[in-house]
Amino acid sequence: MNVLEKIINSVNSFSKSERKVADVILANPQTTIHSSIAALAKMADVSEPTVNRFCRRLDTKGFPDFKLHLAQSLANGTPYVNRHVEEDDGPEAYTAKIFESTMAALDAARQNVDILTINRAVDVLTQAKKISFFGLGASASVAHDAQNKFFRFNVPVVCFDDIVMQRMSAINSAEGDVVVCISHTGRTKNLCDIAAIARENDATVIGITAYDSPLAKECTLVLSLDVPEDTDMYMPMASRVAQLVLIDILATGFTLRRGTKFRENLKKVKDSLRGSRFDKKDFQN
Amino acid sequence: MNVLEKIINSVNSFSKSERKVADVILANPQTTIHSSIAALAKMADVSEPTVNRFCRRLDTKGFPDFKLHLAQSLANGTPYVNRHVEEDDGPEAYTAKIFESTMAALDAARQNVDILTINRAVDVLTQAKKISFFGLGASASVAHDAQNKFFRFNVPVVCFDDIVMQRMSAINSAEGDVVVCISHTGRTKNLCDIAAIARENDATVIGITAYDSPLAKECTLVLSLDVPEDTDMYMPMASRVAQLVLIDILATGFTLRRGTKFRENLKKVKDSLRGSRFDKKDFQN
DNA sequence: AGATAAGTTGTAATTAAATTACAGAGACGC
DNA sequence: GCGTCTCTGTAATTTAATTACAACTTATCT
Repeated sequence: MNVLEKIINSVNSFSKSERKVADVILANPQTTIHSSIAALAKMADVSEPTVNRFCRRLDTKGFPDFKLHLAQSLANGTPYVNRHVEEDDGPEAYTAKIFESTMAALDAARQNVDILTINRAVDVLTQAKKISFFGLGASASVAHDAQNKFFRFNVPVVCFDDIVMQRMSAINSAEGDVVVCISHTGRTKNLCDIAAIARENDATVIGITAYDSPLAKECTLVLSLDVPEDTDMYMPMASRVAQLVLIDILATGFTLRRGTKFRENLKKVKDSLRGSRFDKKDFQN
Repeated sequence: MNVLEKIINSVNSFSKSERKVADVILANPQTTIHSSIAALAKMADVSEPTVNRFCRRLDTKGFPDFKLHLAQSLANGTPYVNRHVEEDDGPEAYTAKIFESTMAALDAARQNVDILTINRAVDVLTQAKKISFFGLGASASVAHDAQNKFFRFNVPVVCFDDIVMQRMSAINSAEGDVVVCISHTGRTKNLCDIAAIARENDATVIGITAYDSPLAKECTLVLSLDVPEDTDMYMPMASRVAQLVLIDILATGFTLRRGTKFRENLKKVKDSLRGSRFDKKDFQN
């Protein structure tokens, strides 16, 4: 984890003076990396050893080492920390914040995701007789997107956002079928039912959901994404982007597993769209 | 210019000893940033002042300052570049690559996006009598998602992924209505038609599409996202994530514009879902 | 409420690191 | 071959960072 995020995360565990240091650093990170420990201590109105202790608390070897880490954090422009949108943010501010929070969320997801489970999920998907994607509410569009991707692979794939259709589909599933249930919270009752029904009918159930949730318990395989969500907005945002990226990963794993010849097929699918589109040349001149 | 590049570029203008220093640094940059000037001098088999002079020659204030710059160069090097998935990538490799490419794409989008247009789009949306989201193929799920978001705002919103429905809806649009057309390439003929029809019927048409595309030409307002796409995969991936984030931004702008009271409403919508879900406490123990 | 222990912070001493000043060695022109 | 200019290293100096210790604050238990 990057030092800046670390500071923000552990701001509660700091003592009063350490917090002063944290505030000064967060307010002028650029200045900090070019300051001596004495200068920073003065700015924060604390003693030099306090600054040093602060650095050590963040698992760095000391002040110079801390500066190095800070410099690296700062190197990525403004680093991707989860910044919350505020009441009086202008368009510039909220646009930047949402982009950055989303990137921060993806970064977090990348670090938490379990590669082994991904690999097993790809295994299962490549061998599936039929793939079904189920989601409700915001997750329905993720399911939709997954369908669109896997449909290109010329495998039997369905997607329902209607619980009755989902239920019927789940009941009709059989061994070799794969059901992918998508839910951020994993607490949507209807979807848990669907997962249970599918399992009872010998389908393999992959859950894209929170670890240890009721839905997770019903699944054969759980792909969990620990994503920090800005709950102030009351809308699923980052979580759903992470889900989509996960779908991309599964789809990519799928195509790689199927080999070169298969990917030529993908090109054909893409080319088939040409008729429905204006030609690039027609308007570019 | 970053220090590492600078070293490589000016390797000719170095003296014999300075060159020794450069070689050692280029060979183990990671070690360098954690070494003292004494240690580095020993590694390069030169004296400490030589190392110091070397640092000064690269326009840094001294050795510690040089390390800071070097640390930043190293941090900038790897992260979030658009790395293409290769034939023989394992799950670990392609997972990392897709996450990183997506983040790189978002970073690019963030820099290219036009804040003014976003602000105007938010303006238009807040004043809309009715909002329609139209997309086809992969963009259909983005439209779907947008509908899900704006529906929470208790404004009349529709979303169709069926061209006939889209067409009928466009023909029935009137002044004060906003139609949002989503297409990565902006070359989907049907969608261009829809945009034209909507405009003819006095609706405001917002395009989430490529700049200067046929679709863009039919729109009142164009939100373009310049996103580098990995065309080897023949699937829209990063582009669609960027579109979603843009939707998040519009939705956020919308809620901010509507004020605090309105956001309490959002909470109500979210709370209304509680009945359909398992309680958190029920399974967490 | 008072006493004790745990944790926090600052002062002063110490140590480590980096820089400067200076002198010797090597290269080059005359 | 001599003088000059540049390069490089040694030693001294300065600066910065860390440690050790003492004073103080805060919480806890009787």
